[in-house]
Amino acid sequence: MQTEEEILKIKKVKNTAVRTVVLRHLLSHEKAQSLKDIENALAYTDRSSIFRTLKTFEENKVIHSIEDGSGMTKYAVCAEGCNCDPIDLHYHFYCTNCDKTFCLFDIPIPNIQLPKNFKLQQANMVVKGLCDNCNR
Amino acid sequence: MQTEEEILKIKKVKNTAVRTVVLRHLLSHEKAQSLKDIENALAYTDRSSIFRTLKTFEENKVIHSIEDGSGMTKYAVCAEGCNCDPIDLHYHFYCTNCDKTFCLFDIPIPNIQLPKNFKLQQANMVVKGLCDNCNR
DNA sequence: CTTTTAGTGCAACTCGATTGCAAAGATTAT
DNA sequence: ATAATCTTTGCAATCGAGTTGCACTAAAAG
Repeated sequence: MQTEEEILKIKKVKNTAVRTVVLRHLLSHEKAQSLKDIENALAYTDRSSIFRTLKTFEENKVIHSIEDGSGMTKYAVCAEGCNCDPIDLHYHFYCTNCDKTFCLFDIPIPNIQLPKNFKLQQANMVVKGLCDNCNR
Repeated sequence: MQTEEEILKIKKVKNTAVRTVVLRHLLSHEKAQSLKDIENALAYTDRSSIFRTLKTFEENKVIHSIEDGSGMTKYAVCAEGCNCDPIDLHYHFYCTNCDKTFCLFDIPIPNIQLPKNFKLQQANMVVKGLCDNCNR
């Protein structure tokens, strides 16, 4: 497991106090986090600072964002070596009961044969249902 | 091709003026439409009425919604016989240039082997890139 | 040490989505 | 047919996630 400092160094993002705590929060949570999740957890850090930090992280491929349909974009740390290319994509699972979003790293995304002359850049694959905890 | 009246009858949704025009608009557009798209097209119909109509349609499986990451939920008429079950799902393609969303009916969604005890209810699979018109 | 550049915090604002409420329209009971 | 009830509609207001302007502070460069 890489430390916050190591990750930021590798991704060439300058380290700051806010960036460290935001990244630490993301690293210490298995599930993808929303801006609000992070804001609530980091009571003394300003929302817009967290927001801009997330944008910076995303631009520099420290994290990736997921639109899970909950109305709030969620963020998760990229796997080591991830370049956020289509090849690095994975499914996400959104639990409609507890509102949590899981990265399903182990399920491969198939090769999608797009219509003629369409160009694939990215994908947002969200599977919805009940997670193991809520499916009782 | 079914008429608006036939579709509403089959799906057991009472027919009204607003519902007819909203459904007609959706039927006559190949690409998924946002609330704003519909609002702009139907100048004399109130936004909240369209909004509630879309909710009603969705509940009764007349249409399905797509979150394509554009920030606006889009809606498209379900194919005949669709029950919005996982089996009825299809990919959507969102063009990052022209902001249009296509239903890719012809590309099958593979069977996704979820982790143990997870229950699949629905999915939102959006592939992003450039459509044939913008990819020049 | 001074100048320049980047990051932060606060407040305000944008815009899609949603709701309360009253009027209009449709349905059911009398 | 009329009254009572339920549904739909239009308007205005509100909500909330996301975003931006601006001044202040901290860090980097000269």
